[in-house]
Amino acid sequence: MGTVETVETATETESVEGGASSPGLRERKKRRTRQALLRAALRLFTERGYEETTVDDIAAAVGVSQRTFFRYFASKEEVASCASRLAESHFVEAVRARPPGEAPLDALRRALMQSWDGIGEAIGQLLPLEVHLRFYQVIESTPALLAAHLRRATELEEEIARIVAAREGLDPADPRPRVVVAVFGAVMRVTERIWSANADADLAALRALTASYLDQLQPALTETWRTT
Amino acid sequence: MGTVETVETATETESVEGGASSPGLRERKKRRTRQALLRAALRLFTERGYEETTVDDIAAAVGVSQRTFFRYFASKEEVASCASRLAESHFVEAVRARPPGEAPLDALRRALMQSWDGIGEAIGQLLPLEVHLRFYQVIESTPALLAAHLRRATELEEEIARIVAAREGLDPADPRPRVVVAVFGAVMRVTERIWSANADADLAALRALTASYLDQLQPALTETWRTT
DNA sequence: AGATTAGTGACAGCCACTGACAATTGACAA
DNA sequence: TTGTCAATTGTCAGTGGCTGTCACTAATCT
Repeated sequence: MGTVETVETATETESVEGGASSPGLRERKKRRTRQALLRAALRLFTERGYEETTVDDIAAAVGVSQRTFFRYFASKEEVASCASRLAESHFVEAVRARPPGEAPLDALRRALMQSWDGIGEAIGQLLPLEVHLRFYQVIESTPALLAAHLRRATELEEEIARIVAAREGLDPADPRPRVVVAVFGAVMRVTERIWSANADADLAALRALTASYLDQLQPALTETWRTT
Repeated sequence: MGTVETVETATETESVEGGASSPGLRERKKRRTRQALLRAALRLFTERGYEETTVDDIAAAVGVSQRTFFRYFASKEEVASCASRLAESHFVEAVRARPPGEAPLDALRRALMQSWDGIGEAIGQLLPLEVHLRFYQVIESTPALLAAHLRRATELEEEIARIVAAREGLDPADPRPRVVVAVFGAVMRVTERIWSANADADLAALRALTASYLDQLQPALTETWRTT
């Protein structure tokens, strides 16, 4: 459960890049159904709201039974967090790929920016990037989705803290990696919230906002910012 | 089915609130029922687990109908977060009471420690402090409860960020209060998690752990903690 | 006391989710 | 082409959280 949830169930040895060996009609159908469910769900969630959309609505929009929906997604919440999960796993990989020389906070920052470089391509496979970005507004304004989002965020932090600890050759019990990662995550969540509350919630705005908040980190903690 | 938590077992303490007349039989009964539901719920949650306990179980343990349970608590989740909410509101009040001269991080830290000073008294009205503290292990190990807990934590952060901004006479748009509070909250959540994973999860241990992690904050962010 | 009001239980119903079973359909070999 | 096997699906029934309604009873008010 630590990594991306690839839809591939059976590991076909044929999947080398060669001549696009037909995935098989069955697999193709499954992929189409899954994608149709995902897209219909996100469309309905953004149009009518998460709570106002029933699983039956989603299934009906695709023309399958409710039971089939639950064979593709473990829960209504999962279909809503599908794209976010993908983005998060890309961030984790980017952290893993950072050279070991960097200071932890620098590495996290660069990994984040870097993961956003390729996010359009990665998410684009699933759904339009614009839809994904706008969906963060739904997440932030829907208690159930926000709660799930925050829980995933802490799981992410745990994983990344382990990576940082390994990078720095520290004892797993050392608190410092967890602290740094938690602080970084805290800033991310603040920016995410501010950003999603804004009207123009595009990637460039998120980038700029996050950069400026990360810059504020040191001064906000050390200085005694007296008013006027 | 175990012990039936009779509603009449409570030791009635006369409220010192001025103004209105005696609590009244009706009010007293309501209060006792609510407390009985709360205690039965927490007992069952810690014994069997949150997911394994149905609302019917809780209602049956107190001898009321399921419908009555939902007249006292909006959801199964609310009864589980009842004590935490109380503790959190005490923390907020402690922050409000800090003298305006202190640096924000200092004020938050002192407010936290101070709110823990009086927490036994405050929570004790509802249930034994020990039960409350042990329940954090249930929260941390139950996805649904953890998610709800984290969402409340962010709401708390918003409120406290507003207080800090007002304290410092800053523009509500200034990002620094939010950053400081988010960082403080991040450390709190890390310590909470580590603490609850430990066997001796008492108040003194939480105090010590939090203090030590807050001390780690500056060095963890500034130094390039190269391995030994 | 009688009238009013509030708390309660019983019942019906919605929605997320799951297990079981049968019908369908693609995959593959003969 | 056809028959067999396994995967996919729909239907049905059931559980649990949660809500609306309604009648009944007990507490408060006049």
